[in-house]
Amino acid sequence: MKSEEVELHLRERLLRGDFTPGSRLPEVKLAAELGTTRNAVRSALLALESRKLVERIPNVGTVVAKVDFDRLEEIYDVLEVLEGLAARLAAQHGEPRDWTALQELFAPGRLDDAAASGDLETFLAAIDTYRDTVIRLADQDFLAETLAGIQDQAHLLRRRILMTPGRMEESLAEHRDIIEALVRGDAGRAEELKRHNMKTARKRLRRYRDFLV
Amino acid sequence: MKSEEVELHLRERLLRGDFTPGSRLPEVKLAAELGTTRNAVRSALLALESRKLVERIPNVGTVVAKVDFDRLEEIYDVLEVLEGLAARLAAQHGEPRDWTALQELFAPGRLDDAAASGDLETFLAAIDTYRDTVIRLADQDFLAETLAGIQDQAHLLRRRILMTPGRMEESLAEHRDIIEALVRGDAGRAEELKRHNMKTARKRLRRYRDFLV
DNA sequence: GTCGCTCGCATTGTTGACAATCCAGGCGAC
DNA sequence: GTCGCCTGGATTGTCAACAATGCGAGCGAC
Repeated sequence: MKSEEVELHLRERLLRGDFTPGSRLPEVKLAAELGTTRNAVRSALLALESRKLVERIPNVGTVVAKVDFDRLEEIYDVLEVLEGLAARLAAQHGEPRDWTALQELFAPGRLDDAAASGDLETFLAAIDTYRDTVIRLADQDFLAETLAGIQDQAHLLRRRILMTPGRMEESLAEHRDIIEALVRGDAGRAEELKRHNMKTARKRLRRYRDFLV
Repeated sequence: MKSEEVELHLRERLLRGDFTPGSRLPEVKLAAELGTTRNAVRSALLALESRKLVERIPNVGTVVAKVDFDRLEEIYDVLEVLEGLAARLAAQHGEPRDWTALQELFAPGRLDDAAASGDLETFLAAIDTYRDTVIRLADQDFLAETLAGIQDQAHLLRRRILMTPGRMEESLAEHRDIIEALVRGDAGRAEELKRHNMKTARKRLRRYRDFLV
């Protein structure tokens, strides 16, 4: 197993929440588990550190990054303008027929059921499809890379936010509005609506946080 | 010399433009020059690769990243919304007295002379002071980190843009407007003006690019 | 002349052993 | 009992030698 594979594997598990935040990730143990060398694990952990998914303490070890709510609110501020930018660019670059698949996916029916029954995975997959479509049509590699790096850090909390009562319905309605603006090619409106969507997500985050305290 | 020192040292020289883009950076040679080991240089280069300041080709070597104008235009799109966000937050969080130093620095006189005589270093230092002040008052660590990473990649071209005829005068006028809005605490206007400033910079970039071809 | 082959050099990649560091637990002085 | 010291184990950090890789020079066939 090469270093990049190890990184991908660990990233996958970290994003899925397989490791509890704060738990340790010893290089030798991971190397044994994955049937690879300590060096491969080591450089993978170094890469994951720069993505802020783990924290490395010199001469002590690597631990899974803890969620820092203050930092997460800041992340959502940044995400708001960047996802808004992506929506604007996608509205400018996309043709109406580019959106048909997304329109069908968000048409009344299946996602309403998912929202009603709390089917998180189906809902998440739909949002991911929205994101992929928008970022592809925005056609800006740098923005895509930047967003990907940031979204990783917010991923764990994204699930929690969606699980708060009523959030899926709210998000669904917001995304339908956004998609409608995107199809019309109304770039300004699409950006505005996406930013609104991120703002409501941020509010949910804050509510969830207060709930925890 | 530790790995982080090597990274800082190389980053400094890369941003200053000491290495011509595309030139090679052999690990052994650098290690000898800096009086350190190959490993230190190696991990420094790995870190610089993730910042996109150098490019590493497997089994061949490390080369100084070339300027990719398409990518730079994308970077400016992202910078536009992020610097705009920073200006908005700074306007919200800052008190009038927080801005006095910046106001004095940008008062008529010294910077006009610098712009007229083409004194790039003085002008750059003033812009950096603007940035530092805004990012400090915005008081968002995550935004600061994100911006720092991105600005590194645009740093080399920033000088070239400022050297285009009339750009310093233009930029100076724009920054005076921005600062005026910041002092007033007019967050919306400050964001708008900063975004406008980035747009004109982007236009200069495009003109400079066309000039090269 | 040019195409293709081979060989050697320069460079990066990997490995395993060893050094440095930190932390926890125990032990003794008081 | 508690404070301070010390030692053992676990973990990361560093190093030097060796392996793998890619590139270009040189050579020969045609």
